[in-house]
Amino acid sequence: MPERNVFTWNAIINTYVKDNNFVQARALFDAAPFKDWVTYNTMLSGYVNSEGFQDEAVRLFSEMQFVDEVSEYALTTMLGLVTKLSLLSYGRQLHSYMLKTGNSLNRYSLSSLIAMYSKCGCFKDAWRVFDGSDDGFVDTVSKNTMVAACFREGELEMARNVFLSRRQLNDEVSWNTMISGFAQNGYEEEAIRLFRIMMEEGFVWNEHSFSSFISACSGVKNLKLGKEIHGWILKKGMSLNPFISSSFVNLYCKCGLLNYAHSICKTTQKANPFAVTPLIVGYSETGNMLEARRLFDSLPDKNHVVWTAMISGYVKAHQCEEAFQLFRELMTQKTTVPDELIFINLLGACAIHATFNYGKQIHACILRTGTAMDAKLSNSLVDTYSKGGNVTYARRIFQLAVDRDTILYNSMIAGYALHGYENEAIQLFSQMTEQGFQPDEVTFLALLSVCRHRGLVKLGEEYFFSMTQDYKISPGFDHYASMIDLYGRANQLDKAVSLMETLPMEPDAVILGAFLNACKMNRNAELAKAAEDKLLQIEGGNGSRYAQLAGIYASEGKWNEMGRVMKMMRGREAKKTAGCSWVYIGDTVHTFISGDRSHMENDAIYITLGCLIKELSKLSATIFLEEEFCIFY
DNA sequence: CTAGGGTTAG
Repeated sequence: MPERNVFTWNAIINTYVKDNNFVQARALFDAAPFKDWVTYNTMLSGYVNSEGFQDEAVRLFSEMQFVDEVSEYALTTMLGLVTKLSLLSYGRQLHSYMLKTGNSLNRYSLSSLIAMYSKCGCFKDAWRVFDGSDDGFVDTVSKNTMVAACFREGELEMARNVFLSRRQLNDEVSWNTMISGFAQNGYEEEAIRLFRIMMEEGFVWNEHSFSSFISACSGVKNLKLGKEIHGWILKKGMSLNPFISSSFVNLYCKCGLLNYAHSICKTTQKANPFAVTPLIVGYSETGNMLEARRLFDSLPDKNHVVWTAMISGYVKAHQCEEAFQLFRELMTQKTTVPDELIFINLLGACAIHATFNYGKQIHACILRTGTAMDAKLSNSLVDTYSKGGNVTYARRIFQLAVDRDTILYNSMIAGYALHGYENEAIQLFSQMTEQGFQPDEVTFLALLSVCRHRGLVKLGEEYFFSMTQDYKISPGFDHYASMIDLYGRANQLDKAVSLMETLPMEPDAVILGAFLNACKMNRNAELAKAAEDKLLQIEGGNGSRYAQLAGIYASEGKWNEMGRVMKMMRGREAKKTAGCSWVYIGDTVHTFISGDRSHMENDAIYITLGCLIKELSKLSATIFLEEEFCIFY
């Protein structure tokens, strides 16, 4: 190129920027004999829009201010950067700079500011920018940005009002924003309705419309509608679009058609984490952890969502050790930083294992990574520490929690209940209602648990009454089972019987189980026999129920009845799930089931156990008998 | 030649 000018220099720099060749772009930028603000803005936007050059962007922006007047282009570019990095205070500084230099009043600034405030979590400021601007500056883009901001905030009616005002500005993006907004906020039917109207009003569906629509179908598991649109998309030849195909994978996974989902996933040229992640979740839910792991391992680039899906899959399948192991692998990788959801899943694993040490380690990890503590995370910590046996830590977390919700109160009340801190639980419930938190069915379950273990029949009845009368919560199976258990433990079998007679529904296995237990505690084998048929009808396949029945007859000395039930158990090949105990020593878990002889230190353990049983038998003959009965099983 | 909005997964 014999003749060069500022335009040609800018063009060649831009070409290298677009090719992500920042070494060459920067060399040309430094060497350029002519520079105008386009040169700077080209370089700046290149830095902003690529990973890893954001420090350079800030440095260049600072330099630019001394070279020439900063243009509106540079300001909107920088707003995009602070939005991506969620740097609200920088965003505010840019906003005031724009106001001072008269750069805040153009279409680009308007939409960038709305997006920045919305994505940085300041919906009110986003609205102020939009609402306070002159009508002349509001264009389609800033209107659409505002609609999206409303959905992000969960303000659905506000979104609709903005959408309906100045309707002539609406375009395809406006419609797609509405469809995805409703779909994401749990109004799938509305999203599906709008999808249809969009076409009727003459707008053309594109990949955005399809993705959101398929996502809405997945949300309500509407397989029929999903298949209809699938056929349509196959005909249109759009099925290989990565957004669309991964949405279909998700749809079929949610509807339980894993084979179908898997075959679609295979049609994609390169592994798409957006298609693989739902499959990992799907296989995990069916307990096929090997296939889930195989898919996970097949992904070359794993982001934090994939890691979370795999870890949560292990936790759901109760393979907690694998979850911890995978987390250790994650931490050795420097690329992915664990987020709140990963921690919540891991804490769930700790709660399942009832392990205090792991819980403490995860907690420390949360603090080290500077993860923000919200109600959900506090809740997981309270639950983990309670179940791990340390209610003091649980309480500390609860007291330090700034934003609380009903669920957090529920966990703390349940934690107190678990550890026999009945007064604290009761007191916390009063505090909860005084602070204006609405108790739910779980709250009352925890409260009834308190009453059951303390034998507080009167208070339990009060809660049960208050739940229906004051809070309009209709009791579920678990609430009735709790009440029956409460009466049973308090030796008021007559009340349990009359509650059984007035149940508004057919009792389930849990209620019948509680009733049988009440019969056992009150040594009433006749009533138990009456409930036996019903229970075995519902849960004939559950071996532990036969064992429970046998136990009742045995405790009454009715050995014939016991033998009869045991025979039924064998005849139906019903297996009793073995209950187990475990203890962490160092990094190793030692698990025991009843009559277990497999442990390496078997002899020492049984000698100690024998000594303990001897000591116990001195204390009480009853305990000894029941202990022997357990070993017999 | 440079700047703004909407899509998929835990």
